Amino acid sequence: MKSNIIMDKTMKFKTKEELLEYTSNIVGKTFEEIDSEHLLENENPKRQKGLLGHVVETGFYKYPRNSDSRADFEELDIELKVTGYVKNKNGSLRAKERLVLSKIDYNAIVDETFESSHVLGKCKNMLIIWYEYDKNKEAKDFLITDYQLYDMNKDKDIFINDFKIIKGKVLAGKAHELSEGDTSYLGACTKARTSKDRTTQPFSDILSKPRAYSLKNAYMTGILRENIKIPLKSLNSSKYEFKTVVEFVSHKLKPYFGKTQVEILEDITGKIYGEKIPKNISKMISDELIGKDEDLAEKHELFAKTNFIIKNLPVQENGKPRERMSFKTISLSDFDDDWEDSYWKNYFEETTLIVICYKEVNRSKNGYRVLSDVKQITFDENDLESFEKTYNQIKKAIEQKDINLLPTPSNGFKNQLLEIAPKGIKGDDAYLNFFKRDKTKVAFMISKKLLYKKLI
DNA sequence: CTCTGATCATGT
DNA sequence: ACATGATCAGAG
Repeated sequence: MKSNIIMDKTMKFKTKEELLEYTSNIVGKTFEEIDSEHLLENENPKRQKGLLGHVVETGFYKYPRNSDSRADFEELDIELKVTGYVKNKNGSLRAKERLVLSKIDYNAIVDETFESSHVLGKCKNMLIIWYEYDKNKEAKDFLITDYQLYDMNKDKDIFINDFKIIKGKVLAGKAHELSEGDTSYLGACTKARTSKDRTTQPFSDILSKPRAYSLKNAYMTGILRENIKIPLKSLNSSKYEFKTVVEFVSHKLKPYFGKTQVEILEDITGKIYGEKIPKNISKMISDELIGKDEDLAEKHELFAKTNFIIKNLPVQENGKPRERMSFKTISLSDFDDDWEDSYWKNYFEETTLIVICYKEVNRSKNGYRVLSDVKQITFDENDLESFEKTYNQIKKAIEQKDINLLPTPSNGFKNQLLEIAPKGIKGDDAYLNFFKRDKTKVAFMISKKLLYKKLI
């Protein structure tokens, strides 16, 4: 009987339609229901990576476990990917993780193009099976709810650009400086058995972390939402006019370089501002010229599928930042997870900061600084290691209920890059409020030192 | 001067 | 009433 079930791959699906027709039956099932090979029965607490994919392969498609480099549905040139999503508090959906593709071969990439890269070629067409991840459930009870045929050519222009950025760093002997935030959709994420693994690169003797191509978490969230219900607002002919957010932002700001904040705001609004300068004048300008953060997804498809934030920064004449840069407030529950699984790790790893710089003229104050630059900031491994220390220190302070352990600027550790700072209202004792009642009156900030290093 | 906790202006 | 992005302003 069993030999009838395990058929030759080439016999299984002749067309995409057949494959999709068969795949539609997986919706509504849990992994336990399809696990005919009983791969999940002795599940370790720390599940083997890719196990759920194997369950679908063997249990649902009845293929022998595939470890060779051929595509899963070879005759159709389609790769099977099983991946999870989570429901946000507000009910919206978000991809749980980035989707890891094949390993980047630093020595080979320098002779490849996006088109010729066979590792990427294998993944250009994917059948993505989505399940709802729930940290309170065992893996066998996760429910498969959707599937989609995905074609990387859909966003080919962006991928080509991302590929060039990654290749460019390797060509420059900077593979060790790769960061997931360098690119828009196609990330270079770390991939190794241990964080100590290192590999060679062709144009430098510096050993580099092994990395793999990935579809970034934010991008996966974008295509998930696209698939499940909300088609992204269809975009006009300008769809690929810009390939990175920096290009887009610079273009929008172009007419205003060299002007002061007040001049720009008056130009936009037609109002005249006297002595009274709004404290958030830079944000008012970027909201108006580029868009409010929450509206950006509709302005350009790039924004729907990337993690970026628009930031404004006063810069001194010598190029040093005048201020630290703040992020949103933190709450006690942000520190429930270990760093590796935490919101903040993913945030700093994948986010690109778009920094609009206003330069001081004769130490000019807010309102009279001049639009001078648009920069991009991403965080590398060293930064993240330091951020992890800050995170763990806060976690420890919370667990031990000892406010004196908080790594505040005045009580931090040496060379701390990620700081915390109060963000209260009049009369608040912010650190205490955060600690005692989780009143979210404390925010992350990155140090001026790190900012300066990144801006050069 | 820089640093760091405090506070503001806006939008929802 | 509060979260956010950002700047303010006193201490050192």
